Formats: sequence, C-alpha cells, structure tokens
Amino acid sequence: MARKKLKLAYITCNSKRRETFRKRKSGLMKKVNELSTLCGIEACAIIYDQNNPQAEVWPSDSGVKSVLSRFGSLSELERNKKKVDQEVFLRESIEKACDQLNKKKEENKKKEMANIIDPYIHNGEFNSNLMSKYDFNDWSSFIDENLKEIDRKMKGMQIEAQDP
Amino acid sequence: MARKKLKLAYITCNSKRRETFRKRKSGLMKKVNELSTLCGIEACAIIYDQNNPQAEVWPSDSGVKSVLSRFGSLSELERNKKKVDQEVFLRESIEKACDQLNKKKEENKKKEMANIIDPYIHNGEFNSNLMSKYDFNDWSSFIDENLKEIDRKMKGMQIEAQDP
DNA sequence: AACTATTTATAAGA
DNA sequence: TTCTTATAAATAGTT
Repeated sequence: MARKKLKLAYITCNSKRRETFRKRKSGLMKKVNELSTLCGIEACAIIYDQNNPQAEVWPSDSGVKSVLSRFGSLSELERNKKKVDQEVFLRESIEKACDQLNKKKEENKKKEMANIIDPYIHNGEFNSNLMSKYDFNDWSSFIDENLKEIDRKMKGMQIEAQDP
Repeated sequence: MARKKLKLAYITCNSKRRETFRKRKSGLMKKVNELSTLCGIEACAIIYDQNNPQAEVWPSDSGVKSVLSRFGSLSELERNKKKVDQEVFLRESIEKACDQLNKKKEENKKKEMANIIDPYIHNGEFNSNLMSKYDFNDWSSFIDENLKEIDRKMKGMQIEAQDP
C-alpha cells in the first residue's frame, strides 16, 4: 500500500524487507488485539522469523498457550471438518475474485461506452485520466495476482491433503 | 474504521458483532498471508470463537503445526527473554502514545492561535469545522483510549509475570 | 525515525 | 443478507 502498490512477492532487498516486516508485524498485532476486544474472542498471532531465535507472539506466551490448549484439544474429526471449511473458503475466494473480475470488466465496458458517446471525447486530460485507471497493465496485473494467489493456495491445499 | 470511528470495546449488538468478526477475520488472514509472502517468514493466526467448536486457523492446520512445533521447542530462557521484549514493546507504546498526545496538543494550540489571529474569525463555517476536529470530546476519548489500552496491557503483563 | 501520498480495510448505509 | 460508499487506518516510498 501507499506511495505505490506493492507487488505481492518476497522482498529481496534486505533493509526494505526488514522494515516492511517491522511495520506489518506491528499492524498485525494491533489488528489481533482489536478483534479480541471488539468481538470478545480469544485470538493470537505467531510469527516466526528465522533471523530471531524466538517467535514473536501476541498477546503473550500465556495468552497463546491458552488459545493453543483449546486448539490442541480439538478432535481429529473437528480438524478434518475444518479442512473442508478451508476448502470452501478457498472456493468462495476464487468465486469472489471471478465476480470482481466480471464486475470490473462491465465497469470498464461502460466507461469505454461513455467515452465513445461523450461529446467531449477530444478532451485529452479526461481521456488520459481514464486510461491510467483502466489501462491494460492494471488489468493484466489484477488477473495475474488473482491467479497466482489461487494457484499458491491450491498447492497448499494439495500438500495438506497428502498429509497423513 | 470507516463511516464513523468505532469505539474500541466489545460490540454488544449480536448481528453487528458477528459481521465485524467476519470482516475483520478475513482482513486478518489476508494480512498474515501478505506478511508471510513479502517477508518469507512463517506466520499463523489462531482465532477462537466460542460459538464455533473449531478454532479458525490460517494458513492451515499443518501450517500452524509447523509454526507451533518451533514455538514449543523454545527454551524457557528464550521465552523469558521474549517476555522482557514484550515489556519493552509496551513501554515504547506508552511513550509513543504520550508523544502523539503532546504533538496533538501542540497542533491544537497552533490552530487555536491561528484562529485568534485569523481576521476571518467570524466565518461560522470555518470555526465549526475546526471545532469538530479538535473539540474536547475527541481529546477526552483519545486520552481515554490510550489509558485504557495501557492499563489493560499492564494488567496482562502482571498476570503473566505471576505465572509460574 | 518521522512524514505523506496512496492503498487498503471497514462501519454504516442502501 | 450482500453490495456500496464514505471514512478511518495501514503503510510504501521519501526525507
């Protein structure tokens, strides 16, 4: 986010990656706290950074243990059910992405239509603004990101499915 | 966030709380995925909703287990070190909150100053806008939130410290 | 380590 | 409920 849209991929520059890690970790912890407070539920985040021997946990070791003890006590059956739920979640995500894609396509078509009809079509500034918002590159990267994300998640699901 | 600033407290209305839970859970999972991808680290979130027998986990049971196995293998020494780190984090948070408070106070003073000097002081609209942004209630709730947050965290630290 | 232009998340509304 | 939209919050790049 921010000055430029960040490509969702491993940040190779060490200093930049470290800074992003620091910022986002802090943001994540805040979100976990907020969710706990607002909804009255137990939640925790565990972040394992290979450069640090200790895992970053929130809200605290004891808090994590409290949540984990419940997690550990789940029967195998319930855990299997959860796997199915995750599959459903993924499918829904994919559908949602497709829906959004279609919606964007329609929007774009409408804009193009308006552009053709627009009697002020020769106004250069207007057109260039329009193009910067709806040009091919945006489309390409939007589709790309969705496909990659879906691909990655599906692979994760397959690996998990093979797990004994 | 959004249409109005939400007070950071348990949402009593069931339907609203459920919707907030759904939305924020989804946002949190997304953030976890992004952090993992961008920084090449392992991370997971565990959310325990008492209405559901199964904990919501991400990215997957096996992913959580992978992270947890590392967490479980931490020596007691490392965990104690981590506690200290969390104390430092809290102190820094408090300091930061105080700094922000002071900054806001200064800002406010400047605005008031400008307001007094401003030859257009009788422009009602301008003044009302100014007041809505910097009025007493905002101040009160800002300070309140910070103090509550700090109080809650400090209590958490004490409880943890008493833990054997 | 602080700032700000943008992007992203989301509370309320439709 | 789902979708939209106005606003709050997070944050990437900058200084």
